[in-house]
Amino acid sequence: MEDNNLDNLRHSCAHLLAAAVMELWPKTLRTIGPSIENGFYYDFDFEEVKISEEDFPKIEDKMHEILNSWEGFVGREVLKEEALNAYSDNDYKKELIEEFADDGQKLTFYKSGNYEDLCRGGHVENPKEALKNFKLLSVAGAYWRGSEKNKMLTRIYGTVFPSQEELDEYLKNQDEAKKRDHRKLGRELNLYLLTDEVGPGLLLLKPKGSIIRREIENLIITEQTKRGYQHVYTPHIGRKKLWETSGHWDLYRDKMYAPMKIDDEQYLVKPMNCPFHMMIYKSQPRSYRELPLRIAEIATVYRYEKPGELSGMLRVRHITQDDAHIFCRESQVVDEFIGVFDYMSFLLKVFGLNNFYLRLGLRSPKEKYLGNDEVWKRAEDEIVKAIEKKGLKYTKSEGDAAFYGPKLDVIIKDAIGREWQCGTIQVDFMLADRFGLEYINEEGKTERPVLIHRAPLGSTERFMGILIEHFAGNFPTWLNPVQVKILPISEKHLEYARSVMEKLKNENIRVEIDERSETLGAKIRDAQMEKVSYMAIVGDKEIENQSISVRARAGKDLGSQKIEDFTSNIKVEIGEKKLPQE
RNA sequence: GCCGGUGUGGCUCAAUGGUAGAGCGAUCCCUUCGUAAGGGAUAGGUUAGAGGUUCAAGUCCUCUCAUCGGCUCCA
Repeated sequence: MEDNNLDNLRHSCAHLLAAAVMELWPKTLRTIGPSIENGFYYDFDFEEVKISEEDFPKIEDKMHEILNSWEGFVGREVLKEEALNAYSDNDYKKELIEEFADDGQKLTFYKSGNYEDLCRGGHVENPKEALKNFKLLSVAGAYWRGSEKNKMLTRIYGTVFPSQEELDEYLKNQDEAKKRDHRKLGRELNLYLLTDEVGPGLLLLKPKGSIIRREIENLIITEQTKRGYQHVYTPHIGRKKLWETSGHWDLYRDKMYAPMKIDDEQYLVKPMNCPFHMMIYKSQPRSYRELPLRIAEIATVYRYEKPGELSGMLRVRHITQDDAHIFCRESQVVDEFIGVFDYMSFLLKVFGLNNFYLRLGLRSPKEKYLGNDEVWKRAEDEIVKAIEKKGLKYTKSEGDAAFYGPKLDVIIKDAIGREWQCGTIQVDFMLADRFGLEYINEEGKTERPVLIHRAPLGSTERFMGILIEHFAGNFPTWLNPVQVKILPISEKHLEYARSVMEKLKNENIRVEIDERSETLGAKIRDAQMEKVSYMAIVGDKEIENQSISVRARAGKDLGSQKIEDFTSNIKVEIGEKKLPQE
């Protein structure tokens, strides 16, 4: 969170931006201009005028010009009528004024230089000096009040810092961050491929990317098995009726691929796995003694994401979830939820991810949900009980519930600060009823189970994208597609190099050899750029000692080692899933 | 889907409306080297696609597609 001073600085700069825009394009309608995490924005309705980044120099010049006359911000309280009058031609401001007034809030105008605006306050004292170090960053569309039913406004993003040095530092960091963009690294490290020829949002994992995914999947299967999950396989298509029963068809139809007709029946490419797992639950009579029953599957689902929403691996049209459905009794929900949460925390820790927050998704009055208030309240009570028992910090978010129940999501940031929903735990009191799931209780009577839908990593595609950026391509050895690269000094050493490779391969170490007739320096440089974990250099000395000279990715010379010593060390490192130290 | 931007060899980028180039990479040859780039040669393009304007289009216009930054939506 930003401190108040920085917020005030940035919000003040939004005023300055609006002032410049109003002078340059007087017919523009102003809306709102808040400070945000790394800067500020202001949303305008430019009506017929098109604004692009080419206009920034002009706007920035005007801002500097205006700033000279800004000695301070002067606030005054105004009556509703006066406020409405001042914005008689601006429906956006009028809407805000009406709302604030109805809400019983005081209405205030703040003036700096010749520029005055409706504003609740929070500015710097000496704008003329304080606001000097700003920069406009980008222009984007944004719906009025965040609803796609409203008109799209033009949003101008910018940032401002107390000093030029801090601004430069920020811009430099942003540039650095772009170097770890998974789209760039994914291409450079040969991890995956997105090509127009296959189709937008359809990802091909190349051999190296596939190794990473397989390692992640192995981890998931192993850890879930320990935790009492049973793994299943289910098909990629199924009768449309299944998702009509679940309610997905009614609410999510526009996110599904068109049904296909097979033998006069409608089938869907699965947009989620729930119905299949429920069929497995339902396939035999269940006793309370079997619960909780945890059915898991690493399964790919397909969703039609709108074209403008796709982004590298982070937003694709096939999502491979580390999915599971836990069927349990209502009395077991809290413990099961906590079990899932602990497992999810374990995974995040294994990958060294700590830049995330938890979001509790609740109903909002605006949207459609299954069930009634009473059932929802029970579900929400259980999830909150579990969260409080764990003492978790979270943010509440109305409108982010699943249509069948409340959920807790893990939100992780990517290299350039964008937030992505990853892991999710959802409590569902609805679907068991829709599918007619039951079990026999202690008294021989039937009861409905409660479901927990959970995907601790979210999707392996998105998660891999996050990991690439998190590690900047420097994967821990256990995940690294190439763990050791053998670099023979000259062709004379090829035979020995190959024998070393065989020995390492026999120990299940992922190893490559650079047989090109290049200098050692060039081979080291290339191996370094490929971000292999270790380089094993072999020449006359090593042949004589039956050893290898080891160089770590970070550049450190680890000296000459016996092959057996090296393999046992690296196997310990892999076994412990050690995180990179660099 | 919406607002704005961008599409030129595998990658990064050049080319006042007038013969599409460079570096890296790739391939082949030479070199046989001790901790971040040895040398030479060769290949590689219907400038995203389709229309249009023009004597002439990579360059101007229209549409489509993809992609980037956002918005919305979401794992």
